[in-house]
Order: sequence, then structure tokens, then C-alpha cells
Amino acid sequence: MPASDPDDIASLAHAVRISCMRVARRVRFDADNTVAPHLFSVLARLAEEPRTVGELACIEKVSAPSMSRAVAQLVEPGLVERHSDEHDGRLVRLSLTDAGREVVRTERARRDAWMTERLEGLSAEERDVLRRATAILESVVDL
Amino acid sequence: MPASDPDDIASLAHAVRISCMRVARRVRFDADNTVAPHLFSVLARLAEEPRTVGELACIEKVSAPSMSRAVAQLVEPGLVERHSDEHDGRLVRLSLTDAGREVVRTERARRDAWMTERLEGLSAEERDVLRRATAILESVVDL
DNA sequence: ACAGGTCGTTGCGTTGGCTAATGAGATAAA
DNA sequence: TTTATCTCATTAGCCAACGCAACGACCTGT
Repeated sequence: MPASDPDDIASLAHAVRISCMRVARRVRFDADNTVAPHLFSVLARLAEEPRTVGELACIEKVSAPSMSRAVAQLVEPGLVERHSDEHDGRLVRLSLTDAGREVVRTERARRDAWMTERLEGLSAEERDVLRRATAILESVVDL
Repeated sequence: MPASDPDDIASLAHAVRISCMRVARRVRFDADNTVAPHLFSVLARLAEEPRTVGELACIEKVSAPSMSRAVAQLVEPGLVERHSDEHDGRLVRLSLTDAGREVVRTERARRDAWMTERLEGLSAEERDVLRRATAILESVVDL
């Protein structure tokens, strides 16, 4: 049986990649963002847990100076707080303010709304396929 | 039956969105690109079929001037050709050169390689789920 | 105490995005 | 046919985000 046909897997890989990239693209575009995409990305990271500038720069794959500026833009409107580390004066601990958490919450709701709207047009079977697919994709990415 | 449970759809929407965005993110970061991302995106569109500057700008959701510059950057190294339209002198028909097609081919191979590698670890059933899921996602995005 | 390393910030050049304005060509009306 | 208008692509000029280089502040090891 052709279950492991290499060519088949390659074409599937292409299809999966294209689909995911298109979805991500649409989500980013359709959301007329309150916060700039790269700034929201930082907020989302800080929503997980407090971090330093260097950690954020590494996670977001940008240089330390770029992240430093991004953080400054989030501190200015009061979405992020700076705290100096007790044991190491060089470090700047960053965390969300209540306002920052609220921005993350509403922005996520808006992004999910776009997808929800489109999924409502699907059949129960199609949604079940997607449900199983997301579980598989998560395991693949986490790898 | 709970097939249309609104809450269920919302949580699925969130899961789908997150999965797709994570995959897209990983693909973008892991590929140390030969061609800049926004330029490759244009090449990929032209690989589908020849288009005009305006069409590309619309598809890629950028302004006409931005697309004009991007096209110029692709024409300069000989990846894209300009042809004036026979019936309408204002239009600039754009198409890939052989070199352009080669760039698309190798770049896609490199991007797909990451995904292929991970999909090889899956079972035939899991791959089938992904195959059906991509078809569904395409229809959802095209909507 | 001091030399070297790390963390964050600032200065500067590059690049891609936008809007406004321009030029070339099509199109419709007088 | 001539003129006005509209469309497409490009140019000009500005802004935002990035990276690199350089710096100041602060730890760490000798």
C-alpha cells in the first residue's frame, strides 16, 4: 500500500504548510489590529509569564535593541510594567498590567471570531476532521 | 445532537487558529531565506499564472507602489519578466523567467522539507486526517 | 580592586510600507 | 475629433521596524 509513498508525504507537507500559512495570513490581515502585530506578539508572550528583554528577543527572533524598543512602546501606554530584578540589577523583569491583560483578551477574542464565523458553515464531520487535525499539528510542531 | 454547539465551535476555532499560526511561524523562522519573504510570496503568485502589478498588489494586500518596487527587485536579478499587454498599453504583464521558476522550486523544496520531515513520523491515518483537513481549510480561507 | 562578560539602551543606516503626485494610455462625451 | 475623465504603473517623500555598532550599568572571577 502507498501509505508511505515519499512523494505523497512531500505533497501533503506542501499542502499543510500552504494551508497553515494562508490561514495565518488571513487572520493577521483581517484583524484590523488595535495593537501592531509584532507588539501583540510580545504581549501574548508576557501573558504566559513574566520575562526579560533578552528572553523576549530570543523567543521572537529579533535583536535585543528591537525588542527593547518594542517593550518601550508597550510600557508607554501602560500595557507592560518594568521591575528590576532583586538579585541582578542588569535584568529588567517585564509583566503585563491589568490593561495589558485586557488587550490580550479582547484581541484574542477578535481573532477567534474570524475563524469561528467561517467554521459555522461547516458540517459536523468537517469540524471533527479539523479537531483531530489540530491535535496532530500540535504534536508535530512541539516535536 | 451537539454538532452545532456554539461553544464547541468557538473552542475549535481557537485551536485551529493557534495551530495554523504556530506552524506558519515555525516555517517562517526555520527557513533562512534565500529570497526575502515578501519577494518570494510574489514569485509564488507568478508561478501560478502571469499577473499584473495591480493584481499582485491586491492579492498580497499591499499598495500598488509597494508591489511595483517589489517587482522591480525581482526583474533586476532576472527572476521576473515584464511584457506589455497587446490590447492595453497601461498594463504590465509579469511572468517568471526560467531562473525565477528555479528559485521557486528550490525554495519550496527547502520550506517543505521541514514539514515533510515531521510528517514522516505520523501514521497513515494521521496523514489522511491532515489531507482532508487541508482541503477544508482551503475552502474556509477562500470563502 | 580590576578585567572581562552580560544585559539593556541609544545612534545610525537600511529597508519595506504608506500616501500623494505624475505620466502614459484607455474611454466616454460633446 | 477633441476634450475630459478614468485607470494602471511608477516616482517622490515620509514613517516605522529592523540590524549592527557602540555605550553605560552591572555582575563575576581572579
